[in-house]
Amino acid sequence: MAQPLKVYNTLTRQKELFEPINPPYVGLYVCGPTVYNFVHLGNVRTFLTFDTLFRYLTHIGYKVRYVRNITDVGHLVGDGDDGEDKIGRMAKLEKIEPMEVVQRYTNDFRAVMATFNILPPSIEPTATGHMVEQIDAVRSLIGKGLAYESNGSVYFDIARYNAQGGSYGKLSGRVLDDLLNETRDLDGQAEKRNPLDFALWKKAAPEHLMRWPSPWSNGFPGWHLECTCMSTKYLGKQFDIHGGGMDLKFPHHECELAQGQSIYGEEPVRYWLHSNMLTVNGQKMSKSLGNSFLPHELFTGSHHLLEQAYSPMTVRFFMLQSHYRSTLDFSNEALKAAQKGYRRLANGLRIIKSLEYTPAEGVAADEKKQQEVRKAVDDFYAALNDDLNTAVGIAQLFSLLKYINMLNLNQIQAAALGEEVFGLLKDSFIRFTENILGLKEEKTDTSAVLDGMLTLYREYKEQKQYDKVDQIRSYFKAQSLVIKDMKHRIDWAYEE
RNA sequence: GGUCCUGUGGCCGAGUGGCUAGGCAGAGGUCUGCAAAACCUUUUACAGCGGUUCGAAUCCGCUCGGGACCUCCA
Repeated sequence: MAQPLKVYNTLTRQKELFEPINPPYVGLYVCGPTVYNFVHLGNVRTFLTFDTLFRYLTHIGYKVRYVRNITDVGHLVGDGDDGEDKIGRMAKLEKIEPMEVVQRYTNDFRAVMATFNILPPSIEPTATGHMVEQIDAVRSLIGKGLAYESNGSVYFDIARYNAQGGSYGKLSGRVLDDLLNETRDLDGQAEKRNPLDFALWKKAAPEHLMRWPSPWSNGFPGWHLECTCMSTKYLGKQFDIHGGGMDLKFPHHECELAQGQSIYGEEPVRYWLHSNMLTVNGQKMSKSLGNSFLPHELFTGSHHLLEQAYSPMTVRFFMLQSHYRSTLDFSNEALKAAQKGYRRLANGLRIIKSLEYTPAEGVAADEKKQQEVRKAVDDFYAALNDDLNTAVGIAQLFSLLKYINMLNLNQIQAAALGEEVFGLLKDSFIRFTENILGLKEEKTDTSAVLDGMLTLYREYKEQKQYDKVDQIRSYFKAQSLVIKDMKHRIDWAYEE
């Protein structure tokens, strides 16, 4: 591809040139949500990061298959491998079917993603939809001697894995001995040979709602297994990019890597990408800390820490203004600044879409301005190529914006840029903003404007200025709306 | 305790050896019925101390502060 994209690979801890296994195809897997509750803004940041990657890869010509799963079973509450299933617990609390819990929060998740203009993935597989694959994977691991059954549950044998050349801990940078020494005493360790061993299959307790038959017990799969099975099923036993939040690096991704390596005998993922956390007053936003913001609290401004409402695109812009590997602190002041910045860009978008190139006699091309436009465009690509540095990319948009505004106010002539550079400016600004960064115009509710028009209509009518009255009627008519003069009130209606 | 990240101007936030990041806010100007917008100019930086270097916000060391992970987490 034309653009030399570099990404920071957690596995090697350095930026590497991105080279797909089978260009132009790219396989991208991202760990999706566990649908037992509403997604909060911290979750949104991660999906936004990989949405940007998906958009950029597509933009620079790759054919991307983007797989993002829905975890609908197996993710346990609390520490250790013996907690309750998160979804099962919620189902009991609300006295509904687990699958109702799953459906409700999946719907919410998809709606929230759409609100933020986060594109749907190519495939959105669920864990419960891949039970056969997961059971097969467990069988395969037992067959290779890398997993063992204990009291109806099956665990991954880390000691054996390492003895056979694996290096558990290499992704998250952990030393096995340290991990062993620091392991906390958790319940349910008795079944394991080694406290670090993690569950591949769990035998269901009698009160457990979600259960499937397997050769070992009626039970359910371990949390890490689904991602291994679904990523490899749709992307191959080795695929290009695996993404997720930093907090999934250990143990989740470490376990995924070990499983994939064990089952298929090769490094499952070429590039591991991790996005950093969203913080509130310097602390990670998380449900357990009680400092999380739900999207609707933001849109309505109803959260107690917010002074006003903020729109989805404001938040998207806000998040893109930082680099995905840095923590980002969420605050009123920062959001207000983002709101203004986003609106300036949105205005620029409106303007440039309406501008056409017009040649002008006697206006010479201004080489310096042409150079500046070309440089901003080049620098935008350079920024995105440098590990998706959207913050620097946005800075380039503002330098293009300056030219758009000057053109709009006739402070410079389009001819000064020349047709080619004008076209570059227009195409680039629109493509960068809308297609790559996913920032779109937010239409405002115009009903108050209609009410204002009706007020003018009434005044003109009282003044018997019927030409104005007819004019206003024609504006409404053009939108298939009619004005209805009633005895005590004037209102508009849809034309029937 | 272990591993790792981090400290940039009023706020947010890029930048990792020499080159104006950017946005918001502040100041002045151009324009303007008023206002807004836009454009131009501009003020406030690299936690502290020491070292390496011709040169350090950037590399190294120490000190202080903040944070993440160490089987809940995006």
